[in-house]
Amino acid sequence: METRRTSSSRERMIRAAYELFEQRGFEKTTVDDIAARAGVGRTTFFRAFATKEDVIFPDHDTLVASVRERLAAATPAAALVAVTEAARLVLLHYLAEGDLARSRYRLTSNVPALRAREISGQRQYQRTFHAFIRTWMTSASGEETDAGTALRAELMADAVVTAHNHVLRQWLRGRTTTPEVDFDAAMAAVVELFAPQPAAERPGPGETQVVVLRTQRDLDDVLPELKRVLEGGGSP
Amino acid sequence: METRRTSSSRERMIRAAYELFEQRGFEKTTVDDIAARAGVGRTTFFRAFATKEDVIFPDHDTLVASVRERLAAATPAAALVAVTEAARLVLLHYLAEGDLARSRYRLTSNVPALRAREISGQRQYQRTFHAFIRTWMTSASGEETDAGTALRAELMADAVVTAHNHVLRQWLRGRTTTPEVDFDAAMAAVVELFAPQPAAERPGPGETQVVVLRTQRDLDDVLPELKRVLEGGGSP
DNA sequence: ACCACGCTGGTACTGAGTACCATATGGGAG
DNA sequence: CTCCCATATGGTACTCAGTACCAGCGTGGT
Repeated sequence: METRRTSSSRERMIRAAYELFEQRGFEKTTVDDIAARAGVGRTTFFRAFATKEDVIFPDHDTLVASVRERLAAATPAAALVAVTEAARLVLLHYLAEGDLARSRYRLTSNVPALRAREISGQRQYQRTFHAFIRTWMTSASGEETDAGTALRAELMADAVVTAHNHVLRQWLRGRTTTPEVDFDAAMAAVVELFAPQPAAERPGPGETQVVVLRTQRDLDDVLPELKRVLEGGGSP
Repeated sequence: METRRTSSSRERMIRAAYELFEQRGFEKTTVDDIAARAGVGRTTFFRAFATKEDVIFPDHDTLVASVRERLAAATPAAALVAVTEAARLVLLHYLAEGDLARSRYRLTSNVPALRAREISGQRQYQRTFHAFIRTWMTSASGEETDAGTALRAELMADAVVTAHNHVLRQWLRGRTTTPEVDFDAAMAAVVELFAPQPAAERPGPGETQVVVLRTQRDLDDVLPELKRVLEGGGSP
């Protein structure tokens, strides 16, 4: 099969690149070296990978696309779980890679050019999440594009990507053996940060807001203070 | 003066680069072109700027250093204002640049290589803020390195940088004429997000939490509901 | 047998970035 | 005034990433 041959030579180039980068280092390895070790021509390499750096992130475009698809398939009501599941998609991919992911982490940690490339790639995830969260937030909280909402969407997209990276890095460093559990916790923290109703938000005229209290003090002790606060707020 | 001559030729190279990039585009402009227009040799260009991209971000290292210094000079009690002021330092720098900043924005928006470079640069700000916020948070909330705290520090550093970029971008696009006011609002939103006591945190035994309420309803109407909620919470 | 098409490898070119050397300028020591 | 040293500069030659182009080769269809 042609596709199998193509895929095979592509796989060989990836393996050759990782091996050579680990042995000689990224800068000391030329594309000719990689192509020669993979048994292909230099032209073939650049047909499969646009740049020398790209061979380190072979599944990047596929992963970003799968995230986009997962988000696109979500209903507005299930937006939060869609975000979590889309991020989990990425995490599971890296977990499945195993040693390859660890090798990549070693390279990106030591080679500035590769680190820069990785950061650019992460930005693509951020943009994807941002686009989804923005439309979700603006459609959920009125038609007008609130300035605060726009910023919140951006912040939340950042938080999702950073939380994912945080857990992944912990696993790559061998700091945890339960990355999925950590991931759930991290995403829960993110969702809590950006929960639909933050406490300090002031309600508009005509709206009512009920804030849940839990206190150790006797209710009768709290009431006068509450009353004072509420009257100070300007509402009868 | 030598330093003036050096500074002058550096300025000439920067101006020449911006002009040529705007005219012919980034890829169609060679380093030789820039050097020739600036009246210097190619060697001199690479002595002043490590890469062709770097000429677009001439003050980057200086800015990052000034942020680091501002943060280093902060007392733990004034950590939040230090973060805000450090970020404002960057904003004010770009505001002072004026048209140059707009020209850079145009370039980074259209040239992928320059955009990637900019993103890497922003990551340096994020790392700087992160290092500061991490030590601040861990020293403020106990000695042990809490996993949740580590993530929170990272998220907050992201938020600071993103909030700054958000406001700056609004100004670069001509969407606002009061960037400093917007900046204060954005930073306030960030600080509120990561304020020491987020609303949804459950108080430990013996602690008391008072939540500010503003409501349009009559207080007597609200009280029964509050009482019900409080008793449902398990506290007498 | 012939042709059309897709994949491949080779060659030649541009241009970024590096290494090295030669020169000028400028200031200080004698 | 002259010698000397340091620093900035310009030029040359080289490596290598990335691009463009062309030629071969197998496969499949007619």
